[in-house]
Parts: sequence; structure tokens; C-alpha cells
Amino acid sequence: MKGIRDLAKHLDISIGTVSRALNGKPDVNEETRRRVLEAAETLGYVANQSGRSLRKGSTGIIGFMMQTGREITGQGDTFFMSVFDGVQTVLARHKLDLVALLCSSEEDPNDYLRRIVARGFADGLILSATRRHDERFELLDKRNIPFITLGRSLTDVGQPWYDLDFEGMADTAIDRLVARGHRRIAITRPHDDMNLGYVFVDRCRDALARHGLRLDDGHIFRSTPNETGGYQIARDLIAAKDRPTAVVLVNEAIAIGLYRGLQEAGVQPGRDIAVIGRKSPHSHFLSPRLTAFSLSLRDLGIALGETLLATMPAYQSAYPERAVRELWPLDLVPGESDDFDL
Amino acid sequence: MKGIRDLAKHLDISIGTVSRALNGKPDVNEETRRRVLEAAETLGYVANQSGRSLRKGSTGIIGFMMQTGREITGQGDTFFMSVFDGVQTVLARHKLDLVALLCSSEEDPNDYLRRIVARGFADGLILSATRRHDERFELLDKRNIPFITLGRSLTDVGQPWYDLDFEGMADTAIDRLVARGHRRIAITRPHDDMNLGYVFVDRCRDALARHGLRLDDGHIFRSTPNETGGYQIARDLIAAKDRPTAVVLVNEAIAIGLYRGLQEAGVQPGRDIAVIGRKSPHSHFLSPRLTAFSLSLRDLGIALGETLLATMPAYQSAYPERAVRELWPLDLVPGESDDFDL
DNA sequence: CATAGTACCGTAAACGTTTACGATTGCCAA
DNA sequence: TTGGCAATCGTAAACGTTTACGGTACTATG
Repeated sequence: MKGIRDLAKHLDISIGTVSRALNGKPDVNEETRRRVLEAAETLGYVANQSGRSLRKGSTGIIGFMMQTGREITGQGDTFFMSVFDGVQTVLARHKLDLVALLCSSEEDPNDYLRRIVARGFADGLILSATRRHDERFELLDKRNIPFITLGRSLTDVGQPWYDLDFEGMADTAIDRLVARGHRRIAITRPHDDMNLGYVFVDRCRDALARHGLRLDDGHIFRSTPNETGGYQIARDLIAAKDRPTAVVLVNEAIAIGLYRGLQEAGVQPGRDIAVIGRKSPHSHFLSPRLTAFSLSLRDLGIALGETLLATMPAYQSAYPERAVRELWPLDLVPGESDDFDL
Repeated sequence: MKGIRDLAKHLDISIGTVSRALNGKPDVNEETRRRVLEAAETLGYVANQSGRSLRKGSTGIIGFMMQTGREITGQGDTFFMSVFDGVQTVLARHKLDLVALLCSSEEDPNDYLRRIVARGFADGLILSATRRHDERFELLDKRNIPFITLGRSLTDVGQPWYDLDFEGMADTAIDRLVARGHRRIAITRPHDDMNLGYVFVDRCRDALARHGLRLDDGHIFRSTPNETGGYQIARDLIAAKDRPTAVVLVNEAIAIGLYRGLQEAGVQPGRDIAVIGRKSPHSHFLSPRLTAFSLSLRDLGIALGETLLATMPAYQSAYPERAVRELWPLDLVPGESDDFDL
């Protein structure tokens, strides 16, 4: 069984009819279609993807670009895997395949993406770990490749995006802590280059101002968004002038290092300092349990996938008038790490 | 700039020569080759992958199949990404692209793989999360697709594999704990279906026997290999008859849940019970620090990549006589979780 | 009966490469 | 002069699809 030619010969019909039958095109008798499908099944025939995409000019593949190296993204890979899962289920409905394009931390993401698009690898792309200024957008825009980003950016070429609702997180966290009596609240902020770290910072500042409080610049902590960074933050926090009584973590992985750092110094989260963070596979098993913002990553992935499709001419009819830019809300799941009044 | 045709016209030479120049073939004047390369660069021409792979019968893509869902793999965050990183650097040297094929936990891995190979998607594959009996091997073998697995299996079709040296871990851990005075040592074991859980169990049994001790069947704990599983193990451990004084964890993610479970019950790791586990991004930040087996995931990836290439006719000349099956050694990094004598 | 319309099917071109093969040129030895 | 060889290049076929187009057979309509 080499190709469609043999299948056609075996059925004693033309390859055109076989192709039409296989692809659900009209102009083919239902009985012959049945025969073709059946023969393809039993003979194990599947269309050669290279030939098909050469002719069609599309590959049927969507790429999900992520970064290896958590010192960059600050998300564990369960984060991306779950989102990936959601996207995949959507795309599968349209017979599209989703593959993960992992960009090593040593390689320039722009170069990597250039290679990918030059190859004509994917019909559409999902970009994560977006930078504040991200060359990739223009690159894709110039080539007219549909894409969507997970993460806002100042680089705007009109592409759709989703992002976590950092604004909502800021409001909720600050209000909650202030209501508990906290006056000196510290926050962490993402990497400078990363998309919109300042959005979170600014919003926290505003939220505090609403309560007549101010955000001390010395209480804004920056670090790599992983465990090591969390550990570092703990030390800085303890050494800080006017030591804060609460801290809001914006990344997933920080908490564990922070706990360690605090506890080493005899500062107990949930008693001596309130901690609010992000839910991760382990946040619920920290002691005390981390009060954390949570979201359905899979649902986010589904939304991402559908919105991407909505921007692709071949599929958009299935998703009319979608919101193409949206802040994804997070729920606060109370734990013990902030469960005390000051 | 549509294709090689336009590039050839622009240079006023034939497409054959252009193709040869681009692909480093002989039979082309060095001067013209230079001109071609330069023109391709400035005009931004890159060969269409579909056309090329249709003609060549190969895609230049290697797939790394993994499973989303940590309840299956038992590897935490960076495990696969780091391995991926290593493989990628090797393949890049040969102008091969590595993509991640993430199989959702809801989809049957065999079906997923079938789709992939039917499409003619990849020239070679890396399989992880291998099961004890794994249909995928025969599938690939039948189609004659080169592949390598990360994880042993009973299903042997002569493919190369790498795996963690569970035997070495068993010996080292048991010897160490016994030397510290432990007599009742508990172990965790991977999922029944997963490749060679029993290897670890058996080897621990042997190691204990060498010291005149026996492995109590009630001290072999099974759970999902994630935080929740660890939490469960803690409860089981505490409730166990002849409560063990030490436990060896074979998975990465277990430790955090175990710590929580133990501490809730007032049992302190590193004082009341010795814990030896696997290094993960957070193991070093647990309190007390986890004594853990560690390995260079990137190096493992490099070895995987090279060995895969060694089995592919087009590349094997670069990797003569490689060991194709190897147990990857792990180093024990002492922490505080087992740092006491009984 | 002529015509139009419908349902189905076959033919062949096109997608963009790679590569086997033959052709040309220039040079050197016989 | 001739033949052979090496270096370089052009030509055209082939890879396996999809699809525009045209053709045939049959039915309905006037």
C-alpha cells in the first residue's frame, strides 16, 4: 500500500474519486464512499502528509511555542501542559494536530521561530512567555501566519491574546490583606522583560492607595521566578526596612523557596507573615497551606484554541464573533498562609 | 520569493544547481555556491519543507513523545524539559528539528502514536513513560521507524533504551540507611503498569537481604507518583504495623506531599524518620532539605539523542559503535532528611 | 424528441523539491 | 588531432496529493 494510486487501483476507480471520498467532498456516491473508507481502513491507508500539504499549502499543524527553563517563564511545566491539553482537545475537533515547540533557554526565541515559519511548519501558532517587546509578533504578522499569545505585550500587531487577570489578583489580594489589618504589604514582580509585570505593580499601588496606603518601593521584590528566587526574596524581605507583614507572590514556583527562607530565619508564614501566592501542584501541600490564586488551565487552553481558530480563515466560520482579547479571572483558594489577623 | 525556481531565475542558473549548492552537494563551483548562499540569505529563501520531504521521503523531524498528566509519569516539572533540551542540542547539529508530542491523559497513547506515524510526521521518535508492556514498540518496529525509549520495558523489539539506574539507587539508599542504624525501611514503588517498578523493589529486597534484613510487604507503598500520592503515603506509613524508621521515594514529586503528611502527624523528617528521595526543583528547598538522588537530565538527553541517531542509517556514521542500552547513574546529594543515627 | 439539469466520475495539472542522467567545456596526454 | 577525464551545469522525472475541469449517463421537463 504505497499511496492513493494503489488504493484506487485496488478499488478500480480513479484517484480523484478516492481523494474526494476520503476528504468528505461532495460529488461522490455514498456507496462508493463507503467502499473507499472501508478499503482504506482495512488496508491501513493514510494520506501522505507531505504530498497533501505540498498541494494544499497548509500542514494541518498548530505549534505551541514554549520556553524550557523556568528561570524564564516562572511557570512549572504542569502549567503549560495543562493549557496544552485544553488547546489540543479543541484542535482535535478540526483534525488539526498540536505540537509543542520547546525553545531552549540558550537559543534566541526569534531565531527559533524564524526557522519554524521558514520551514512552513505550522498553519498557526500559540506563543507563550511573551516579552514586553516581542519581535516574534511582527515576524508572524509579516508572514501572515495566524497566531495568538498567552500574555499581553506592548508589541501590538492586532493579534488576539489571553492573559491572567493580574489586575483582579492585585485588587483581591490587597483588599483581603488590608481587611486583615496589614499595612505594610510587599509584592513580587516578574522579570523586567516579561510582558506586563508593571501592570501588577501599578495595580497593587492603586489598590493600596484606595485604602490610604502606599506601596514602599523597597517592598517590591524582584527575582528569578523559581524556588531559588523565592529563597532570595525571603532574605530580602526579612532584611527590609519596615519589614512587611504580608507578601503577594505573582509566580507559581516562588512559594516553596520563600517558605524555606522564612522558616530558616524563624519567621513562620501564616503567623508572622501572611503569604498569598499562586496555585501549583505543590502549593496545597506546603505547611501551612498556601492561600493561592487558582484557575482552570485546561479551560484557558480551550479558549486559546478556539480563539486562534476564530482568526484562521479556514475555521473561523465555526467561531463567529469571539472576544479575542480577554483577561482570565483567577479564584482565590484560601489556605492557612494568610489566615490570621494582625 | 516563491520557491527555488525564482531564486534560480534571479541568479540566472538552473534550479538543479541551486538545490545542489544549498544542500552542500558536490558538482557545483565554489564561487556559484557562494553566490547562491548569499542570494538565499538576502532574499530570505528557505526550502519548502513539504516539497522537500515529499521528494526525499523524510521530514527532518524527530518527535519526543511525552504524557501530560503527572499522575502518570511521576516526573515533576523540569524533568522532561531538561531532557528535551539535551536531545535538541544534539539534533540541531544535524539540522534535525525536535518537537514535543504531548499525549493527553485522556487519549490512548497507542492511538495517538498511530496517528503520528501514519502521517509520516517524524523520521525518528523518542518514547517516554513506557509501560511494562508497550504496544508502541511493535507499532514502530513494524513500520521500521527508528526510535529509542526512556525507560525499560518488557516489550523488546531490539530498540535502544536508556533508563535510570534504579538498581544503583536501591543499593546506595539501602546501604546508607542500614549504616545509619535503620532496620525497618519502607520504599515506594511506581505504578504497576509502568516499566520496571519491580526492579527497584526486588533490588531493595536483595540489598536488605545482604544485611540480613527483610523487606516487609506492608512497607512497600504504592500511590500516584505526585504530591497527593506522597500525602497518602505519609498516612499509610504512620499507620503501618512496625512503623518504618526510613523511607526511600522513587519519584520526584512525592516528597512534598509526604513532608506535609508527616508533619501534620507530628512526625518530623530527618529526626523521627529518614527520607531519601529524588532531586527536583524544589527538593532543595524543603525543610529539612531532602537527601536526594540527582542526575544531569541534559546529559541524559544528549545521550538519548546521540544514541537515536546512531540507529538511523542516515546519521549513524557519526556515532560508531555506541552503547545502545544503558542504565544512567544517579548521585546521592546529602541533605538533612536522613541526617541522623538511629 | 430535444433540451436542460443532476449525479457521479476520470483526467491531468499543479504544488516545490531533489537527483539521476546527460551535456558542455576545457585540459591534458597520446 | 583525437580521446579521455574532470569539473560544472541543465533537464526532466519523480515524490503523493488535491482539485479544476470536462465528460458521461441518466432523469426530468418542455
